[in-house]
This record gives sequence, structure tokens and C-alpha cells, in this order.
Amino acid sequence: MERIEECISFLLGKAYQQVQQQAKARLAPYGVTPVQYALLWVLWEGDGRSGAELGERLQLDGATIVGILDRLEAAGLLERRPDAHDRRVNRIFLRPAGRELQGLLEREMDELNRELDARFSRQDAAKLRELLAEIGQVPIERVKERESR
Amino acid sequence: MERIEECISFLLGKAYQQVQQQAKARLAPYGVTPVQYALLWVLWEGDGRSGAELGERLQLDGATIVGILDRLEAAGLLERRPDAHDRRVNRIFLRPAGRELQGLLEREMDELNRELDARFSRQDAAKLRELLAEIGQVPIERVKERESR
DNA sequence: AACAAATCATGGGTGTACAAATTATCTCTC
DNA sequence: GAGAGATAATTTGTACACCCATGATTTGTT
Repeated sequence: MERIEECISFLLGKAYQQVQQQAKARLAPYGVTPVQYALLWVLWEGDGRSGAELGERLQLDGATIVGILDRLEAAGLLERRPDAHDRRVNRIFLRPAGRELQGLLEREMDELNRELDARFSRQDAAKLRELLAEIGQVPIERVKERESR
Repeated sequence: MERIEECISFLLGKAYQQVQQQAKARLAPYGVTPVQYALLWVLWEGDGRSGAELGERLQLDGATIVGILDRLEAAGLLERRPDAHDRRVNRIFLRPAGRELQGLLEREMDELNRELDARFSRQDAAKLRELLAEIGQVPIERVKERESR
């Protein structure tokens, strides 16, 4: 690997950076960041999950989730409600303002994704998805859950 | 885009996250982060550039560069020397400890890149590079430098 | 029942990233 | 040659992102 430009890791980083900046710019007018958008997305999928569940879904550290929830809660987009049966957990619920953003934000991000798609032939776009998914698949240690029986 | 898993932006983020974590784990034993490695790389290419030049090369904000240089300098890997002709700029030079890391760190990262490559056929690997490079190409406003004449 | 182990949310510390403001210096123009 | 505008480095403030540690609980095991 004599040239850094040939490393997949480097190219991946560059590409990610570009897309990230586009997403940031598109979401900024709504006061939402890309990560916050991802979290809202899973909430639109379904309300009432715990912070730990959200973290697992997004592959984010628990400590990271806390901060994101803090900001979204301060913005009035969601609220934490204590779980009735397990006093360790908070369940996260959307507030009206959080629901209302769905249409707007999805429109923005759909457009970004269409722009990305438009750069490639249909075949290449599919190929890119396939190859990225291959990398995104947890590559190391999947040895974790193996509960008895 | 009904499923977030189909968005290129999402897949890209996931893939990036994976590679980033691998890189972090491999570099951590040497007390170096992925970004710090990238900066060291360009210094191995050539010493004595200014912070602004390094930032341009790596597409990093000036403010970000300052912090990275601070830590690498504190670690004794490089030093800032004032430019003789322009007292606004510092030129960045490797120190012996910084040079000695080159072999070790490049071995680590080469291995990671080979592991990534190994997941794909030669053709697919080339295709992936091509597609990523397409995204990484500055997509918006390249209208900046256009100096007179 | 009682205790060890696992789990959830959170707080602290480190390291990016970027925007905006600051300071020091340079360059260009009149 | 003096001020206007550009540029380099830095500071400050916000937002991730992860690790480690802690406290409150819950669960599993005797």
C-alpha cells in the first residue's frame, strides 16, 4: 500500500466525510444532526424502547445515547418515561414535535440518497450497496450471545 | 426509501464505523488514533509543511489540526518550528520517535487493508475503490481557488 | 432469603469535527 | 507607507463517540 489513496479504508473515510457533510447541511435548518436523525428514525419505527435498545439498534455506545437523548429531549422532540416494571430503564417516547418532523426530514434525506444513487448506474448502485453491506457486517467477534440451549 | 438499510448513506456509515473501529483497535497499542496516523502518514511523505497545508491534504479543519498537533507534540512525535519568512506559520517536523513508528504502524494498517481486500474478489475490490472514489470526489462547490490568471 | 453476577442509565475523561471569534502577521493597493 | 483585506494559528463552544467507573436494580444461584 504505497499510496494512501489506494487504501479502501482511506477511500471509505473520504466518501463518508462527503456524505456526512451533505447530510449535516440538509438537516441543520431543522436543528437536527445526522446522528439525531438516525435516532429519530428508529423512534418513528416504534416508540417506547429503552436507551439500551436504541443503542443496540444504532450500534452506539450507551454513553453516547445518553447525550443524544439529552439534546433531543431538551429540544422537546421526545421524553423519557420510567419503565413500570424495571426501575433501571427509561423508555423513550416521541413528542408531537418529534413526530411532525418525520415528513420533512425524510424528504430531505430521501433526496440526498437519490442524489447519491443518481451518480451511478442502476447496476453500480446495487453493487455498491452489496459491497458496503459486506464491510458493514460485524467482522470481528460475533461470539457473544450463545445462551445456554 | 422505506428501509434505512437500503440507503447508501446508511450503509456507508455502518461500513465506515466498522473499519474505523478496527483501525482504532490496531493503533491503540501504540497510543495513536486513526486521525493521528493519517497525519503522521503525510509527515512521513514529507516533513516541514505548515498546519494549513496538512489540513488541506487531509481535508481537515484548521481547528481540528491544532488539537491533533497538540497531542502529537505532547507525545514527542513531532515539533512545531516557526517559519523563518512568515511569522504566522509554524512548520511541522517529525521527531525521531515519530519516524520510528512508521514501520510498525504501516504494518498494522497494511494488514487491515489486506484483510478488507481479502473479502472481495480482485474485481470487486477494484470496483469498490472506483465507486468510493466517485463519492469522495468533492461533489459541491469546487468554486474557490481561481486565482487571477 | 441472601448473595453474586449481569444490566441500565449516567458521569467523567479523551479525542475528533466544525463554526465563529480572536490575534498576529502578511500583502495589496492607493 | 498606511490602512484594507486576506491568511495562519489558536481559542471557545457544541456535538459526537468511546472507554471506564458508579450506583441502582434486577436476575440467577444456592
